[in-house]
Amino acid sequence: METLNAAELLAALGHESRLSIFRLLVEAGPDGVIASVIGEQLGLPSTTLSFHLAHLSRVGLIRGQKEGRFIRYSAEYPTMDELIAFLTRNCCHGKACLPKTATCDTTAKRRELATGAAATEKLITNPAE
Amino acid sequence: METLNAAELLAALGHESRLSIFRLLVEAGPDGVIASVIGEQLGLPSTTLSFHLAHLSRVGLIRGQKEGRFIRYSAEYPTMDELIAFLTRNCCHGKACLPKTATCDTTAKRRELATGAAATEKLITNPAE
DNA sequence: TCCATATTTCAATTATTATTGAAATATGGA
DNA sequence: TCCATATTTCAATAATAATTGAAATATGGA
Repeated sequence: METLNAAELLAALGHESRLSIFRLLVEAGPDGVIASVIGEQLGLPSTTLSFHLAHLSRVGLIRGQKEGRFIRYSAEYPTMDELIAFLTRNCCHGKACLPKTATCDTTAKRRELATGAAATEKLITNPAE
Repeated sequence: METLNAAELLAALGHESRLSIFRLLVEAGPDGVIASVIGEQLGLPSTTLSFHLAHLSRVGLIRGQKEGRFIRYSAEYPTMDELIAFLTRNCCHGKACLPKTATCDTTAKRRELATGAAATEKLITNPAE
């Protein structure tokens, strides 16, 4: 991920309503939440909600899936993972760093949720400098 | 960290110049970088640079330490850690989650850098939910 | 003291983003 | 078909943030 794209994602999350929406969806998990339910939970008028959902969708942090009259939104976890990886990448000259995929990638965890497999994690010390 | 504060941090990072400054400091490590050097590296006029440095300082993502005529800025890693922890907290209902301190806290790594101790990491499966 | 440089503050302008009511669209159910 | 509801689009306004030149401040060195 390059700086411009990351800034776009961070700006999208840098608004209280949108961050609340995103966090709600992150906690909700892959099944997502119907738009109107998000609005009820957060107390946002439909117009404002739609505006922010569109913004988050446009930058790729969430996605909406139509279900009849409803739209079910869910967090785009890979985007979040990449963003966090970007923020911490090559931290402190990359000395002795936990690799970004070990420190911040939540993909493995979600795979485990799906398969029921036990969680495992390796620590890889970066020998480079 | 609460949503409002996190949104403030994310908004601060959600600007290309500020994100570039922050990333430069994250990569530079705890020693930090003199303000004018940041400006040269990123090609920012001093006024604009000062504006963005003040913004990042105000929200607590960086700090400046005076050194004679110069100011040496460095990343506030604990703030970054808390922000990342906030983003991923209780992800997917907290089921089988890697704890946030294991997934995203870079404090341990920096402690290792300082002490020279070998990096170790434990995986703690969340039994709740 | 005087000068050069680092950084900030000020002020004015410009640009961008958020909010919201009203209207439009889409869909399922009666 | 007609209605109720979910969601979006439109349009106007309001609010906030970014940019930058010029001036001010601070500091070390000559």
